Amino acid sequence: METGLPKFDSAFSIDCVIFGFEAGELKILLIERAEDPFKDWWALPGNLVENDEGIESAATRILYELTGWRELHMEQFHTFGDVNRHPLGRVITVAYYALIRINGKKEVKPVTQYAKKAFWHPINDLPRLGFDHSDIFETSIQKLRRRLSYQPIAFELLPEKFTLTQLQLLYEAILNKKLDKRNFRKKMLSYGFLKELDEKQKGVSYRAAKLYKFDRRKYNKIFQNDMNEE
Amino acid sequence: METGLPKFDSAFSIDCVIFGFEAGELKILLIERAEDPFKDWWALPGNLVENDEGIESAATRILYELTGWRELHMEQFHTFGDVNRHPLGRVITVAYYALIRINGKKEVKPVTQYAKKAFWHPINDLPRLGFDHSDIFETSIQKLRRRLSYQPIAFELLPEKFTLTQLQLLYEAILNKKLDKRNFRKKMLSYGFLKELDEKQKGVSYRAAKLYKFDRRKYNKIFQNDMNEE
DNA sequence: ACAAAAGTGTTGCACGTACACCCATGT
DNA sequence: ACATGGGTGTACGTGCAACACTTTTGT
Repeated sequence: METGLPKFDSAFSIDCVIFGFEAGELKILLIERAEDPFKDWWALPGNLVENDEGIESAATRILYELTGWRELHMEQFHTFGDVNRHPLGRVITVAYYALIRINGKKEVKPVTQYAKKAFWHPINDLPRLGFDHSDIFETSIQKLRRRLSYQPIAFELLPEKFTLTQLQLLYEAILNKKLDKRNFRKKMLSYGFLKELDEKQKGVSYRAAKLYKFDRRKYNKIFQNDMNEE
Repeated sequence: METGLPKFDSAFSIDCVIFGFEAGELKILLIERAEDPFKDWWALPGNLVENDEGIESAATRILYELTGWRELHMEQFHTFGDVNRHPLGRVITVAYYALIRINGKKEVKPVTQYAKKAFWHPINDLPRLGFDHSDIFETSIQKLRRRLSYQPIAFELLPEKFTLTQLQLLYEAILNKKLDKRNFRKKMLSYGFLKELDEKQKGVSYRAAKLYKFDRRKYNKIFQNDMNEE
């Protein structure tokens, strides 16, 4: 593609804040960098965008390369373009957050050359991050909180079948505050998009809780008149 | 600045959706393009970002070049990066919306080379736009609506002194629906950040309405515990 | 006096919030 | 039997929605 445009002597990247929920804690996936700059530092997974690649597909690709999963819930939330945010040159980055079900797949084996390893870190106990990635994370959690209030994103983080207590713990982790059990259940059930299963929790040494699943079809019916994105 | 990074053979731009409110209508500022591509088409004002320029400052500069005003309320809302969104080559664009008080300054004289002229267009009667600018506009109005529900952005669009009816008309224009007069006034006044002035509308041929102004200091006091951005 | 918009209250309903005890299960 | 979390209802206050008439002012 020959362009009549001035060349832009800069690079362009995607960074991803990948959220997961495990053991009652909200976590994000960080990589330990194998390359300079910020070698041996923890950082958000990210990579450069190719010239012939849309930014959505770049984000999908980067997530796939790191985790081996596709079809994750992803959302672009902000673009960071300070001149000096990258020590080696001008790099503008578009930030996405992704939500994944950690479930059993705790081990993440990055196949990329720039990451030594990847680990889940509880968001309340993050290491220092390279670049401006701490700012990016802060922005992501704020957007996530706001989004939680009008979109059913919590279910992207839970296993398909979950208990109401798990759901509540997740809300508490995202919003960073305690919620009232009775009120929470009443409200969630009143929406009408939770399907109660004929099945209970297993392997707990106390009264087993009922399992529920999110019924996306019902959700769409109920909220079809809403602004349907953003 | 010598980089160790691969060169990115693409360009990088800012596009602005500039909202104004006039004669009871919400409008945006469009330019008629003087250059290809989309010569003679209407489009959102925008321009390339310089290499040594942060994206916030680029957005500020572009607005200043077009309108001659600074210190506008601006907000980044989305980045558009499809490979083929620009016919001449890869151009990724970060979109901002800006809010301005049209007041008297109806005439906008663009000093840029790429725009023949600039006009305000009511958002309910927009011409066809070049590039993917119609999509960008659609996204902007959705973000604006949502933002209106939790931030006092309406006052950026009104003159310093305004009547409650003007305020209501603006809300109706942004939300695209009628509101109840009594409920609207009650709610607005209950917030406590509107200051009633000892002054009335002038030059109308009916009962003159009281003027109010937005008291940002009070607003900040009242909402200091809120999430304070995004 | 008339036209035009300003200004003003009440009621019912839906929703959020506060709050404490018994139940079922596994060990 | 005990420990652990599961599961449940009520009462109150707040905020939103529906609704129509009188007042002021300029012409």
